[in-house]
Amino acid sequence: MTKQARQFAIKELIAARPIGSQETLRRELGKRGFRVTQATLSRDMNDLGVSRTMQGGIPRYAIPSTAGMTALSPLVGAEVVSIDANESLIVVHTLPGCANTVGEFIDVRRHPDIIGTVAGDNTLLVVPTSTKKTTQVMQFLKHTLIEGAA
Amino acid sequence: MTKQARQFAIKELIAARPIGSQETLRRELGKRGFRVTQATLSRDMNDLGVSRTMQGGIPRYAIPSTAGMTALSPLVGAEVVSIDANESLIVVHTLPGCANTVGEFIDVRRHPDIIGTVAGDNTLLVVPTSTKKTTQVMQFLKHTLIEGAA
DNA sequence: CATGATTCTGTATATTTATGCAAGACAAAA
DNA sequence: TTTTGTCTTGCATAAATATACAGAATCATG
Repeated sequence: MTKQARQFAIKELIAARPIGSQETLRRELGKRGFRVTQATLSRDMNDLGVSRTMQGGIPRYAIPSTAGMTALSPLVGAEVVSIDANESLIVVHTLPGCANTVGEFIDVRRHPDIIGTVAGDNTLLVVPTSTKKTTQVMQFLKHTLIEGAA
Repeated sequence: MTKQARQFAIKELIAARPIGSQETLRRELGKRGFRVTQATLSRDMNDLGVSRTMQGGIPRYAIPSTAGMTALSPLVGAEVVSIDANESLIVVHTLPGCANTVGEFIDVRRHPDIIGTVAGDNTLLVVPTSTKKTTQVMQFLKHTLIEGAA
């Protein structure tokens, strides 16, 4: 019984049905031959980046959409055509229809100096927290989007 | 101090910076004049449908993309996640797909110091007539969008 | 095989979050 | 005003999750 196989089973289970606690998950895994303790599952949750939410008093685990976003890094870079800026705004040109993807990619990073982004079809507007931060944010974007980094 | 205002502050806080526990959140809220117990925050998390994830041993709360889909609210305020600004622009973050609605809501007010708005999917850009008006417009938006905001 | 480094796991426990219950605040109806 | 119901909150505690530590398993290398 590999850790990898177990974590795959966890993803499958969580996606398929409403699992609300690690204890419940443990029992479900048990039926499938994976016998582990809650502690191990807690670590698995960490590894998988799984999220937990309460809604109407009912807990539920979910695989967040941002999971695996880091793997997209090289692809996103290919969609970026140019990055320019004036004092208060940064404009990212992308391939047609790709601005949205790049925008989300940036949003997910939650850079402290980026207030937000607005995506058109092939143009993305990035708003820094201050005109003074514009250059820094430019650097960050070039680094993140083009040279494909952390 | 309204419950609504507090929950807005919570959304703003967890969108803006890495909040890892309700206790941390409680202290941050305290600095802003919201004095409540952890129990209340737990209930707020439920109301807001906020999710929590662990990554690399570091916990973090987040507004999931599915939030609000289930917790339907007739109020525009419920769709607004945060309001930020730099010297010359104001950025309103909303739930996914809601920027347009909020934008129109603002447009019909025809505020004299707002040149116009541009809506993306979950981000709305508000352009004031002058950098000097930015703060005023911020006030107006907070007041208009969030009932009873601090 | 033996050794050392690394990874994985369970146990016990610390930390964090959720909730039953009762009290206070407020509004509408009597 | 009093009554009744709804809503919100704090307190105390239950429930759930994370983690320090130590032991077992795995693996590469001499």
